[in-house]
Amino acid sequence: MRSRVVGSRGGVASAGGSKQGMERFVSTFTNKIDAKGRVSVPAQFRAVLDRDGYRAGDAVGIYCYPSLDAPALDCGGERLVQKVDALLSDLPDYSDERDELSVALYGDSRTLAIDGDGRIVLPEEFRSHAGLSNRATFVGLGDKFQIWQPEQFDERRKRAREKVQEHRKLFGAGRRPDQGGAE
Amino acid sequence: MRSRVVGSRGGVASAGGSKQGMERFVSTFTNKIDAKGRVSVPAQFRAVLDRDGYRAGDAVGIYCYPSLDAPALDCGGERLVQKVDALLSDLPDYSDERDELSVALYGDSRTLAIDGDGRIVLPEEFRSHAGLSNRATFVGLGDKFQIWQPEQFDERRKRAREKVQEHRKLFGAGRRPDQGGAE
DNA sequence: TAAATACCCATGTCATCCCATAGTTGCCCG
DNA sequence: CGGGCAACTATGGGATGACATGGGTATTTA
Repeated sequence: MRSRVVGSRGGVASAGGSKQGMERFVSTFTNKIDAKGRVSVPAQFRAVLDRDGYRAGDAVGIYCYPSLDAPALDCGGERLVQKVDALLSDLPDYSDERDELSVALYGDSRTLAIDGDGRIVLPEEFRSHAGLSNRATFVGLGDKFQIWQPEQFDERRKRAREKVQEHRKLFGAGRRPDQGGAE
Repeated sequence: MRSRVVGSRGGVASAGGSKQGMERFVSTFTNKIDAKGRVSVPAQFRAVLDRDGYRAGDAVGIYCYPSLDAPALDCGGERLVQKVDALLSDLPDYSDERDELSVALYGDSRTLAIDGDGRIVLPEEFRSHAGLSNRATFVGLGDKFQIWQPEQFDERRKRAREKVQEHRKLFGAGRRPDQGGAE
């Protein structure tokens, strides 16, 4: 029974880690944004951050920046930070590309603190970039997760699904055509 | 947490493992979905998951997502997860393909926990994708299994049989002519 | 001081856990 | 050879607890 971490209400099972899916951000959840701009981070994601978390002192935080090519926010922990670093370090110093990416990935990024109840506050700039009003959809993408305006994500999901269909035909060529699945 | 081990109701044959077919998901079963959306995972499948299971700590879970090309759910354990990961890790970060596949394979998927009685709960989104109402058919497919609405699966099975027949004729007939498929 | 932010507590809903029952299968022993 | 016991599976229902959410109070910042 996953005793809540001492003192903090929203803390997730630092103890045993009994829950499933602690490795990656998986599945999607839609939560409410309240009048103060707060929104609960899904408990499953908090559990992942508990391991992967971007720590500042003793509190767990979320590394977050506006997605480069979508009206959404990219969020994650230590693993995401390292990927960003790796991406940038591959580009030559003093190149325009690098400068621009640096601005986008570092300059516009923020570290959001998770409060005792497992919630974060979304800054105004972030909300406008993602077009968020009063609900937020958290989408697990493995090493990171994204925050979307629900309706916009529905469309995105639809498109993604269609694209995947096409790709499957490429990958899958050797498979039995009537047996579904990504195996 | 959930130590229900020996003597537990849902626990699977901790005994000898004398059962056959512990490696792969085979055969089909149809179980009831109760008012809470719960359904028993067939004991034989649990036995497979007992080895292959998607584990987090001491609990066994099922990795599950809507089939890409059928009104059904793809489910499996560690083996399935690794196939998905392998598929994704071949794609470069921040590429369109990867983003789309991530959405479909991570965003739409969930890890379903198996409770002490050997049951899972099917989320609403999953039930609607597969058209499930109050019964679910579990279909073993080797490394993974699928969950279908019984009637829809019957039709699919029929079609599959017909196709197999055709293929047999093409390959020709090394087979005994009087024997139907023994499966 | 006013406003914004962080902290704390309260509550309702829903998921999870736990127990009970019934029908089956297989095994042991009479 | 047959009866009956024991283990297991599937299923139903109740109770407990986690989580999302709302609101209040302290603390900081401009």
